[in-house]
Amino acid sequence: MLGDSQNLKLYQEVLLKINDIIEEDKLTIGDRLPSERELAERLNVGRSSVREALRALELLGLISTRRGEGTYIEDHNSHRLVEIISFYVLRNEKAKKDLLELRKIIEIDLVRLAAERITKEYIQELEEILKRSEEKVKSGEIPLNEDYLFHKTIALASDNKLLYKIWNMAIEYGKTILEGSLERNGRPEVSISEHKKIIRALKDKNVKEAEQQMRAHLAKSEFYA
Amino acid sequence: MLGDSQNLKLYQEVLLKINDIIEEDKLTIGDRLPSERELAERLNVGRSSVREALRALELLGLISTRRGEGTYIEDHNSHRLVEIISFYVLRNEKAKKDLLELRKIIEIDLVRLAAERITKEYIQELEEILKRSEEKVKSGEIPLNEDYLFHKTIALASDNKLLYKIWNMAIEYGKTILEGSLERNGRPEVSISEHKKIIRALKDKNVKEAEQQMRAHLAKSEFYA
DNA sequence: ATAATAGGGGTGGTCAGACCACTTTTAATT
DNA sequence: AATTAAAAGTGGTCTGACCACCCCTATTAT
Repeated sequence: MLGDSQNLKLYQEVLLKINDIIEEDKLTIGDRLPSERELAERLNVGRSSVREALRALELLGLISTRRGEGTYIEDHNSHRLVEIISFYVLRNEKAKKDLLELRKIIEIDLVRLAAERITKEYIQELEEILKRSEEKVKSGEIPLNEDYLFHKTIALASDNKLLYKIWNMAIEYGKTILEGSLERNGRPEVSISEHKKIIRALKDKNVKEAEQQMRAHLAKSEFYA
Repeated sequence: MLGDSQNLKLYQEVLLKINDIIEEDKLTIGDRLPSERELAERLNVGRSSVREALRALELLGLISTRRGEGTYIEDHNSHRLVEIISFYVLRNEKAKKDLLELRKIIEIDLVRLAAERITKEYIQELEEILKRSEEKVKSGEIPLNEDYLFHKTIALASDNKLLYKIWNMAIEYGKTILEGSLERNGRPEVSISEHKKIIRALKDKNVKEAEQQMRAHLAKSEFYA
């Protein structure tokens, strides 16, 4: 496995051993890991070393630990901890700029893949989201959540979990630099019309058109400026 | 900052506090953080809590700690720890497939940006790498390192550090599933010719052409199958 | 017999202290 | 002044204590 393991700190070795345990015990998402005390005994290390390893995994969203219950394997979930990390990553203006750009690029990548792969179910979902958006606009509200869900559904429809997670990370990081400005500068009716065009292209499995419409949509978005 | 901080574990609060210290003390990449003992005292927590926070940052490559010396701020560097994480992330065949696909997509994104932004210096560098590749092929060697450097230089020329880091992560993760097969299936001379075309397009700042040539290059690569 | 409550055991969360390996700084010796 | 040794400081790991919370079992009340 690892080529050169001589210089690994103990918590790093524990990480590898925990991975082995997951494989050996055939644990999957949602399953509970052995307790800290059991892991310490099993791996012949101190409990602190186990905890250090687990903290590292926890920050990555790969596990979650609950007092009184135990430690559970997660599907690399996004969670509030991403926000903490973002302070470390986004320390200067260039990094923030890179993030906004990345987000835009990933949205295009996602919509291209979605156009190839989208299922009836996701199409239906997009249409429901669209409908709810329209209703919100009619009653004078801004469909922020629907806007987010629209993009999220496309990301999921791409059927590339890694890319989805990167998009999700970009969204979460973005929250720390765009405080309060989830608010769109474009007019909601315009966004809805653009969403319609994107859905049309996805239905038609038209990669080029989907890309084009998404580009147009994003270009009008001061969000991504 | 954080909206709702009531439910944060101590190590999470420590992470935030360390971030504050970095900002207040105006620490930058390469600077040394206060010692664990000082942090523990300064933040009024146990040293274990400090260590748990630091382990989490370390796994992300945001810091490095050295026995006898201290803890240093890193530029979110790639390092051996990425390999450990990859075992957790790449647990099934779909994840591996997603990774390979992601890598391909990112390479395209990078070359597009590079075509817009590349500097004379990077062009020169690419040309030198190309030359070294040619020399290696002439002497019967396979220019694996030059191949890697070629792609890395393009990634850097994109001038989007986040995207570069994602690419780098994809490379590192990829090492664990393509053991030994950094070896290319394509013939080296063909790759070199393709590299030439890509460099041509980059020099011309021709985004479409750069993309097209990179797609062609990647399509011929069983590496990304 | 069923429902509610209490207690016990187990889990994670945090702290303090001890001691070790290594590095850097200071002091002593040449 | 240069070299060596000792002291101080740093991270690395372990142990043990105790707390907050959760789940399960046993007991009590209805």
